[in-house]
Amino acid sequence: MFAIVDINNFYASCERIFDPKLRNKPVAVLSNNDGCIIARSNEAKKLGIKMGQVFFEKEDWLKKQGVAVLSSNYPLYADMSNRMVQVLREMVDDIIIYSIDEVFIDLSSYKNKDLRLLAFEIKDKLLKYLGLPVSVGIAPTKTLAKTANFYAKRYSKFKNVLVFDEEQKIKDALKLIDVGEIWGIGRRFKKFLKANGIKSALDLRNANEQFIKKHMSVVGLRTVKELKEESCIEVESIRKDRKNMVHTRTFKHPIKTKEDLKAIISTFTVRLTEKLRFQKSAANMIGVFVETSRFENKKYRYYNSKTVNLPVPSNDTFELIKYALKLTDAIFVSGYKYKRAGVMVFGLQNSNHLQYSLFDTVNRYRNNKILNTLDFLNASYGRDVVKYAVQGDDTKNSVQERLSPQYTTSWNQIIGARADENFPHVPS
DNA sequence: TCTGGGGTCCTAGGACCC
DNA sequence: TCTGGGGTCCTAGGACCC
Repeated sequence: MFAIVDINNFYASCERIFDPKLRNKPVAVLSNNDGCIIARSNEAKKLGIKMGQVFFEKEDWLKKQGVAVLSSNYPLYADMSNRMVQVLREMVDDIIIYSIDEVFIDLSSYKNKDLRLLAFEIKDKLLKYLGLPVSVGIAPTKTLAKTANFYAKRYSKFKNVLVFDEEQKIKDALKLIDVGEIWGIGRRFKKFLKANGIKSALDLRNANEQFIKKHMSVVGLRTVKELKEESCIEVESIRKDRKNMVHTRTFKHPIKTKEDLKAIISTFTVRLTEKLRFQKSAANMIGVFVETSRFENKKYRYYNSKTVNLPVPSNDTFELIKYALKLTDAIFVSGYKYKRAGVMVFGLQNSNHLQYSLFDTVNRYRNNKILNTLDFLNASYGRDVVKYAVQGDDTKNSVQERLSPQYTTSWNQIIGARADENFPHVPS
């Protein structure tokens, strides 16, 4: 059996813990630049506020309805997520961190225990220790556990806990749920399945496996098998090292000149290489993309991206900025209003075991010492206390007007903790 | 005025190897 | 006259997740 523990309305719930005024009130949390609504409390959902709703279109209405609207406070959410994992680790063994607000638990070693009781213990403890409201679904496969969770969260009679322990129970539940609600069935497949008469999750469970494999590959087939209580989907913890990384932002104000764009791309590269070094990874390949607004008239729209292989896997900010700026030169076309850009790295590998080149022209030993020192300074005294001249003044490009305080963390604490673990060789 | 950011896996086809 | 049988790697595109 597997359990999935999922925090209800995660971002909105985090905001509530530290600001009692928000309790029992509708709360909405915004995306970067205060663009869209990406999280809602139950009260906000009841008002009909939709996921992804554009904020400026509804601002006045939200005010009238008394909705508390907040910018997203990722350091707070990440910290609360860590605390949840800590509490769970003290209670159970086999956990897989699936996302910032969801954890799977492999319950194979709990064969003779009362799983319902365990689920209630988990739920009560997370509420008592952290103030986080969660729902728990338990079933023979991860897909079914997600489905149990779906019911647990929506119908108050379950008190946020549901265990699928009998076949008939599972079939009844699958019959009543739309196929598009099943984990692994997105917009496209939902449409495809419905066009082929597969409407409920039970229809999908009973579908012809050859047909599913042909049109939805082994990925779709696995979902069908999981609905039939055959566990076959493996999930990797998000704490595992990433294979690719991206840093991208939408700009509050469009960018028109190459100089401004280069300043931004430099900053993105700085952030990305910090993340690389933190993960102890080096990249094989780097890429840059630029984009005008997707809502712009077609005539004025432009997208381009370019990637380049690195001679030696690297996480060296000095080196990667040079490549990123060359790529920017290659794809920048003047006359467009750029709204979004990003830097990507691919083929990450452990930076402790790298294959260097005989013909390398970069003094990596020396650069590493500089980078360690920079990381240490920025970790100790705040982000970008020491920065690269090409970054210029890049502070005017994002907006977070409704940010809550860093209740549980400060920048120094978050990154300072990392500094101790990861950069121990910097002279004091 | 104004529209998020970060990931993964799978497949098919082409190029190449012995 | 006639033309095998196995692989790998890479890339682009499409699907999905939170």
